[in-house]
Amino acid sequence: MPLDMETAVPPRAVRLRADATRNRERIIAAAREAIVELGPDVALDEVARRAGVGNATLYRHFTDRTELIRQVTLSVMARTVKRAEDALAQEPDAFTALCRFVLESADERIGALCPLLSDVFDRQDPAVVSQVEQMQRSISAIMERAQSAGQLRTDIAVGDLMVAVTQLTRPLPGTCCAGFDRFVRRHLQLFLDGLRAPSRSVLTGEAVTLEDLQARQP
Amino acid sequence: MPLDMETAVPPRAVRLRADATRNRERIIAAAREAIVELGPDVALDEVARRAGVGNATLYRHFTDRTELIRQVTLSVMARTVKRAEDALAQEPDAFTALCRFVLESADERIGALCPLLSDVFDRQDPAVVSQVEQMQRSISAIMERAQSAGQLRTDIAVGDLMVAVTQLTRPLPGTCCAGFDRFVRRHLQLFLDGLRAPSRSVLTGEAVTLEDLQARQP
DNA sequence: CGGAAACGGAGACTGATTGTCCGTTTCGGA
DNA sequence: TCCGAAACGGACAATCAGTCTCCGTTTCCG
Repeated sequence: MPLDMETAVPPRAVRLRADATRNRERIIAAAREAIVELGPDVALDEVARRAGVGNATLYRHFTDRTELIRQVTLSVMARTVKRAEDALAQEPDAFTALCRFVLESADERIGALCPLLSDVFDRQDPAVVSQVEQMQRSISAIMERAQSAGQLRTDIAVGDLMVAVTQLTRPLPGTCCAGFDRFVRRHLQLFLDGLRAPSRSVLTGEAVTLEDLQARQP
Repeated sequence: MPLDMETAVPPRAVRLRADATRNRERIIAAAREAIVELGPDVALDEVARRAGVGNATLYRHFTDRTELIRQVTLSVMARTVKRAEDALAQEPDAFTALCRFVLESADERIGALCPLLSDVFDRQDPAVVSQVEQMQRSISAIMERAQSAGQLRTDIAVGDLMVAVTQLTRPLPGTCCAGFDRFVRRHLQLFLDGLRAPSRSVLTGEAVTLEDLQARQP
């Protein structure tokens, strides 16, 4: 009887070679940066170039652009959840935890999550759905702790935070980004100040959750 | 002696026909919307389509994309200056004037100003330079009044305000904007709350002026 | 009412992007 | 160390979107 049959490798039939997995990661990382910088319509050749691989390698790993974006988004969401959990666990002060999470998310180019809200994106995909739920949970945890502590205004929800952070950290189109990060920090800081309790104004409309964001196509 | 010589029509040799001026305005308006929505690289055919004119008409009025963008930018800046002056003159409360200016600017798609910061843009153009200066002046006036009144934090400048407003009001890529405006209002409101004095945190870096924004190409 | 000005659709041209082919290199097990 | 399979990358053909022009038709205005 041949060995290695039924050895618990459900998703992928065979193990990837070491360089293959390495390249795969590189491509995803390069794609994340490139998408944030040039938008979701980047030339795939450009992504390959940044990843330091030939374009054929990219197409070997991802059948098309949609699949690549899917993987990038999953990866970004996973990292985001990780950061949220770390911030919550490691920061004793509730509002400090929120600030840390926001600033770290900005550094890690969370703007790449934009395609998540795009119509091209498959909202049914179970992997995506579960990841979104997890993200909602972990960020809520941070916000709720800060709200309970009376440090964060209570008329906002996860969607408000994430969309604003995404928007503020998006690169301006057509500009080289030298020095731009300096400004972004300031703007995030100002926005965070606006989030503090007691609130200084009355917001219009309802608090926005991640579900709200995804559900609003006609 | 033939009439109509020396009759103070310095820029344009002959009067435009009524439908021509109308179309010209339509194109600029359509371009403003399209640039905000799709970025400064929109297909010009798309702009023509939105304006409800043939593409040939667009090319007849604007020799190339650069010229079109230039005109759009000048137009947006002029409207912005107007709004700033109105808000300052008509609103007795200093912070209310600022809020009004910000919210109105958002409605009027000030995000179209992005190309102003782009590398493609001619920074030497006298019309542009003077318009930028005027904008700087009129917005400063609003901010300084609010700062003198102790309502606005003093560690920010015009660039901070404008970039943040631009970012927060940009449409998410690839989404139909139904209901998005609702969120934008909330985010602007939160940001404005963060601008109020007394400041709730210490900002990193220096206050950003419009000049800073334009000067940062390597 | 007539001439000039302006219009718009169709289409040629161009440059960029995609996705495949195939000879070469690299991995990893024996 | 060596060999077969797996993975790689450059180059190329096909496709596509965007730009800009041509020309017959319509619209303005004196």
